[in-house]
Amino acid sequence: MDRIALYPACPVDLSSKSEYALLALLELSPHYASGEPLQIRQIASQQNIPDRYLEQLLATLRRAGLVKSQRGARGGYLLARDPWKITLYDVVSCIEGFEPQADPTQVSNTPEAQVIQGVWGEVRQAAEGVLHKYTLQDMVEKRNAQQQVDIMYYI
Amino acid sequence: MDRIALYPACPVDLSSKSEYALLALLELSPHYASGEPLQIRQIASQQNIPDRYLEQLLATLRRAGLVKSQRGARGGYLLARDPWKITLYDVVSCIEGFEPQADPTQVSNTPEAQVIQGVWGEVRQAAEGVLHKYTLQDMVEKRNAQQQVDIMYYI
DNA sequence: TTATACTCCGGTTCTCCACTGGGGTTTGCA
DNA sequence: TGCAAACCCCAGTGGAGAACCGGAGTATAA
Repeated sequence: MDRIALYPACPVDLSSKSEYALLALLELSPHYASGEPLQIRQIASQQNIPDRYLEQLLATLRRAGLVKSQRGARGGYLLARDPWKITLYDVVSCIEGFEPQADPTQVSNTPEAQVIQGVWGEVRQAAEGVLHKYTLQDMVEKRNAQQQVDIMYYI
Repeated sequence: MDRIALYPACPVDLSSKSEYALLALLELSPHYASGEPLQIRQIASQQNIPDRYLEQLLATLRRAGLVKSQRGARGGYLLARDPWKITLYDVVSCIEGFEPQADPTQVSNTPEAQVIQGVWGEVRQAAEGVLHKYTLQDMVEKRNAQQQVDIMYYI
């Protein structure tokens, strides 16, 4: 079964990789306090993510130091630090593989190019600003609030 | 020769299509007043863009109503309206093929998905806000200012 | 009429995304 | 000690899109 897009083709093209990673971390957040690891299978079935694919994403998140893994029987994944100390930027940048910055010497330097660089940089900063603003904890709280709204509509 | 990126892999991934299109329109802007068309070849060689590729982009811009074309000998392209009446959003959205919006019924509606949609939308709006802010005329003026700076450094 | 330009169509190479699969290694527990 | 449950690593695949190239056709100024 193919996935349903959260959001259609976007100027800011946050791929489903980022969505999946975020969903997984949202799933892990409530378990941070207890220290109990969660298994890939559980996360995958809960959020409807292909498990073998999620495995790769979690490996990336682990290498970036956002989650820890517990090998062997009864192992799994858990958040490496408090959910309010992980921003969406942390998640997206490591999954999407943001480069640090442009090396100005490697870049075209006609006046036109420099002007476009400036604006492109502004767009980038605007987008990153939003991602810097939210932590995993914020997202969890938003989700809980949303859940209340959904229940109200259901009644 | 392969192109040199204006900006490295960007969260907001504005492809070289957008860059090329913008460069071309920047080239056309000063000729708007005179009404003299500019040929693909001239634009391409001036801005170092593969001409056959630029041709496709200009065709897209024409279909979007941003430029007009004059066929036959001494033909070429010219801006369809004043450079201060064309925003960067106009350019990027038609080149990048932005969709109008998400169809909410087509979209996952778990609480998690809705929350992520919300944030993704914020990121999108932040990025688009910057693109809405600038017109071609602004870019031309920025370029001229930049040119002055370059000359100062050169001396 | 002819050279010059755009127009339309197709193909090509490359990279990335979104997966899938096949091994291997570590670890808790009976 | 053995074994199954979990992570770990590597490799490949299919499709889509980016970034081109090329050719045949069409309009138009001179």
